[in-house]
Amino acid sequence: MVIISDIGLPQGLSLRDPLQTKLGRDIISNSIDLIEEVGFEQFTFKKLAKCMGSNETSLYRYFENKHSLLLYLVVWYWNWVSYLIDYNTKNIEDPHRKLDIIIENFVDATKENPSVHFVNETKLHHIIISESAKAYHTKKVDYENTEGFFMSYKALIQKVADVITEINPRFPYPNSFATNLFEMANNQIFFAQHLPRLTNIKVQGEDFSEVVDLLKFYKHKMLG
Amino acid sequence: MVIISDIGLPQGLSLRDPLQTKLGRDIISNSIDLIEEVGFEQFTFKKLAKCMGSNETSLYRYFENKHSLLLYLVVWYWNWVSYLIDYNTKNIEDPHRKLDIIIENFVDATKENPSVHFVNETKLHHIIISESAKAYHTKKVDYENTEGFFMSYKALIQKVADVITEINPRFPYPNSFATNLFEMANNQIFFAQHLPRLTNIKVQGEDFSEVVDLLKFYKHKMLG
DNA sequence: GCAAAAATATTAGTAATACTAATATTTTGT
DNA sequence: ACAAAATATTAGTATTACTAATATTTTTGC
Repeated sequence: MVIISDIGLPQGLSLRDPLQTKLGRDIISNSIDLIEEVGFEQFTFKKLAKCMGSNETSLYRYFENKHSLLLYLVVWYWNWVSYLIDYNTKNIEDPHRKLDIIIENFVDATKENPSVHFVNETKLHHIIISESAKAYHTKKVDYENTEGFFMSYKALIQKVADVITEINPRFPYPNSFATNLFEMANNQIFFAQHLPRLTNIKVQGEDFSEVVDLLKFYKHKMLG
Repeated sequence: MVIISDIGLPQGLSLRDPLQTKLGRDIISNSIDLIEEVGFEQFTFKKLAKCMGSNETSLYRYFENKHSLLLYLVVWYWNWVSYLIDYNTKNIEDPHRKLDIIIENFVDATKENPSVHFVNETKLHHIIISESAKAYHTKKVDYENTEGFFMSYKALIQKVADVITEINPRFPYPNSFATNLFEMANNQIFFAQHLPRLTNIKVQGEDFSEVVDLLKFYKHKMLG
């Protein structure tokens, strides 16, 4: 069971901690609903305020702009996947088994987390698939990196890279392969849903099992 | 040597063919400069008009909005990589050698093309690396797919998938692997430049040779 | 229970963005 | 040289992305 403070979002991403107040938690919760519904481009603080019965100005006291809010959600997701991996690989010694569990959590990090009731993880997963690339493909990325906003992603990737190195200490690209597995999980789902000629996998509803098979095939070929 | 009509951009992406007029070609040329300089979020038609000595309204007669223009550039790139692959694999029989050439063109599609003088391929490549995901991660993707705007990407991927199948007719994921190689090429360069802890490769200036090595390592592991 | 402080809401604004319409001027093709 | 096409100009609108000032409500410490 996660408690909110375990999530460990970096200072500075928000102007004040949204987890500490009702309004803050409402912003997180409703922004996930609204971004998923209208897409990040059409998402505005005015619309968000309206649909949660609040005021645009109030939201600006929590986040500088919608980009910061998106990055906050993406960082939340990275932390959450990290937590799931820690939880689900606890007491497991075999690094092969560990990487299998990691792959399953990369693809299917959608089991509801009962202690963070205001985050709909399934919708957040949809946002990650469709919008997360926008969180770092900006001119601000270098500055935001110096502010530590990508530490969660780096920590997640390093954790996976360490397991890869455990499996094969001579594998030359553990971090690249870890990043690639994570990004591929999201990309292949997006392509299967929208541009299916770009993949050989099929997804139906929330059944992403073919993506798990694909990633495990990669694991087998790359690491034996 | 390419002639412009070979590029074959889909109808409907632009309101009128920018290749047929000086203004149209100026839009392509200057938008590449400006998007690369300020990033897609900060890019506007007003700024573009100003920096090319034209008028905002005139630009709207060529493209509905900046998203269409970005997609046009991305489609251009897909076509151009396809062309390079055809050109460079002509008369080569060995599918292994073909895939090596494909990988080199995925990574390093930056050799200047003398017949399309108004397109700076190096800058276009930077845009692809930083902005191309935004061209399809939108709520419009399904509609734009029905309009045929992604045919170039599908054709490129199918071409590569066919080579993969030639190498190993039993390989179960030729399209996914082709897509993954292409996306990985761009992603790993971006990460090496901005979030280097996510990769094991290094890029210096326009030398992306370590990315070529990485992709060839994948090829070797996945296809033998 | 009350005052101070913190949080939230309201109102009112600005500059920039993302367009569209109407008309005038310039360029081009024959 | 003339008609047609392309481009430019001017002038607008609605929305976005904010900020400032002030008012109201809620929380908390004593």
